[in-house]
This record gives sequence, structure tokens and C-alpha cells, in this order.
Amino acid sequence: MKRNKQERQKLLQSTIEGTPFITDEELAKRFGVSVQTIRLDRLELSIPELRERIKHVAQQQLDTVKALPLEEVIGEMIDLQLDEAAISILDIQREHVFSRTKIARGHHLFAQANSLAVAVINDELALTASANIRFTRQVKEGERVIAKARVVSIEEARTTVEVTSYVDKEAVFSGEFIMYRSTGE
Amino acid sequence: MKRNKQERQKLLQSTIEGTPFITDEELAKRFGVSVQTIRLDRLELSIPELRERIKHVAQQQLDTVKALPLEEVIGEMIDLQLDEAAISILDIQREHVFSRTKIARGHHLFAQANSLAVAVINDELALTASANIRFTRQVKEGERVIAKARVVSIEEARTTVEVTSYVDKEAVFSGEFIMYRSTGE
DNA sequence: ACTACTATTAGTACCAGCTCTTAAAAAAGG
DNA sequence: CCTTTTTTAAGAGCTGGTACTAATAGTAGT
Repeated sequence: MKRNKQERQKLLQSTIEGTPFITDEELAKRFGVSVQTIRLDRLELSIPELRERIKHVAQQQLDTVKALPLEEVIGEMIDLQLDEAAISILDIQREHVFSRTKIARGHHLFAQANSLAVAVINDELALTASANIRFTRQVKEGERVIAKARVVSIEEARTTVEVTSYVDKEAVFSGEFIMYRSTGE
Repeated sequence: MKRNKQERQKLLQSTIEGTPFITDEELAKRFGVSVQTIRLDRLELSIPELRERIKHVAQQQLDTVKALPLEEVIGEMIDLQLDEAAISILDIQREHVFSRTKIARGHHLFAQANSLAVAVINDELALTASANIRFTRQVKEGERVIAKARVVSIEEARTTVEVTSYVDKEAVFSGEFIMYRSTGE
């Protein structure tokens, strides 16, 4: 049953990926084989033992806890002149793309632009009222998106912000954001 | 040496908090006491053992990773008729709102609508080409947003999808998404 | 000095969840 | 049938502990 082994190992891999906190014993029960077989499989697939897996996950947490401020701004703000202009950078990583095509999902580019539009407003409250956006080129995993926001008009309670995002000087996204603002409330 | 004990326990607490991946043995060396003393201290301070500590940290990581937008669809899909219509639900929680005002950030509503527009397309590849959106009412933490997508026209390589999102039958967001589609590639 | 008490250390048995090794049984293929 | 692959078993050893018992050191009270 060569087939069975291969299939089991594939399943094993994805099972452990999905639920890394699983012991060999539980896996053995789930697949209807002995614990030894599971261990052989892990050996062949170079999957570390439970404790190592847990440690690894925890290590990531320790590493990223300080890097992830659950930001108000999506991407890294590198320039900000209130009511005038702002620039932010977003590195497209695995979590931003469709797993199949590796193309960035639109809402991440939107999020970067939108949060930049919010940040550039020099007021207590800034909310997006409407937006008109275009995705002009696909962005792939690994690319760095630079979003540039420019305030084009300030009216009573509305501000218009234009955001264009680039990868290597090439425009990939552009949008006009009508922002609602109010000092009170 | 009552004092010494108290001081050691305080130090122990902060040491473990700072570097949770430390064994009792290492701690014993660091404080110049026996391993048993460290264990007594942990017992008195209700500090769990190394493995439990690692597990705890990892568990947090796993929780946040799974809560983050790793999903292909933002929100929970509750109805899907390909190339026709789709409905999804998104509960607005703390991570979706501005911490100060508790108002949902626009890009989350956009993300829900956009990913719904992508999902309703019956094709290999579906990308947002452009969108025209309006935020018609603020959405607050705790509210449930129901997004309804409707395919309005299918052309050569473009499909137009209209998405309107509601909270309690009241429209909070609406958008027209021009989607690029292609069976090949 | 004797006693009481706390703090520390030591030692033993046990546990989960493994690794590593040797070996035998079972299944599949030629 | 024999060979090879796959699976299972059995045993020793490891880490980092828990739980429990007991001995020892130090300190204070009377």
C-alpha cells in the first residue's frame, strides 16, 4: 500500500499544520495506525516533536509581540505632514496574498491607502465617507508598496484625499477618498 | 533570612516574566540555590512549569493567528450562488474599531465586501479592478454587518458586482466593484 | 542550652512525550 | 516463493518536570 502511506503522510503534514498541538498518540488513533508508524512518518517528513512545535510557535509570538502594535495605520508611516501629504510603506507578505496566485488581495492595498487617508487628516475624528478606487496592476508577494497620500481639498466637514500606491515607481493602486471630519463629538 | 527569600521570589517572578523559556536548573544556578528551592518558590508563587509556560505563549499566538485575516473570505459566508449573489456576516469586534471612538475602520467593511465580491465570481481568477464605495452610516463595536452581493453584469473579462452592507436592515455601506476575471492563467 | 520554627536541600518514585536502536511480523511486489 | 517495503513492538534513555518524605541548617524565643 504505497499509496496509503503517501496519502497518510500528506494528511499528517496538513493535520499537524492545522492543529500543531497534537501528540503522536492522538495522531495514531486518528489514522488508525500505531504510534511507531506516526513517528517514522514524522522522521521521514522532518516534522519535529510536539514540544518543539509548541516552542517554535511560542518563539514566533515572542518575536512578533513587540513588532505588532495592532496598528492604527496599516503599513509603516515614513512621512506625515498633517492636512497636506503622507507616505507609508507596506511589504506584501504571505498573509496578504491569495494562497493560490500569490497576488495581493485588494483589501490590503485599500487598507493601507485608507488608513493613510485617515492619518493625514488633522482632526479628532476622521472617517471615510466614500471612495473611488482603481487597482492598476497586480501586486505579488515580496513586493514593497509605497502609498502616497495628498490632500486635494478641504471643505466644511469634508476633505478629499488622493492616494496613489507604487511598486518600484509603477502605480499599482489609486483612489480618491472623501473623508468626513469633525473636531467636536 | 526571610528577606533573602522574599527578594529571591520577586526576582524569580520578574526573571520568568522576562525570559519565560528558562528551566528550573538554570534559575537555580542564577540564584545560587538548589533546584528544589526554585521549585518550592514556583509552587508558592503559583508559577507553572516551563512547558506550561511555553504552551501558554504558543496558545496566544495560535489564537491571534487564527483570528487574523488569514481567511480567504472576511466574515462568515452564509449564502453563495455563483455568478449571482452571496451573503456574509461580520461581527464588529474590538480589533475592527478605532480604539478611541469604537467606530469600525472603513477598510474592514471594505474587506468584507471586497472578499464577498471575489467569492461570488465563478472563475479561477478574480481580482478587483476598481470600486466605487460609500460609507453611509458609522458602524460601532458589537454590531453585526450583513453584506449582500449581487452580480449585475457579466462581460468579456469583467464582472460588475454590487455589494450593500446592512446593520439591522439599515444600509451602512454600499459599493460597486468592477472585477477582473479569467479562466486561464 | 534547649526548643520551635522556617528555610533549604536531598532523595526517591513517578509522569508525558518523546529519541534511538534492535528486531520481528505483516503486506506487497517481483 | 523470496525479497523488499511497511508496520508494529519492545526496551533503554532523555528532559523537565510533580509529589512526597525526610534530613539539615539557621535563627529566634524563653
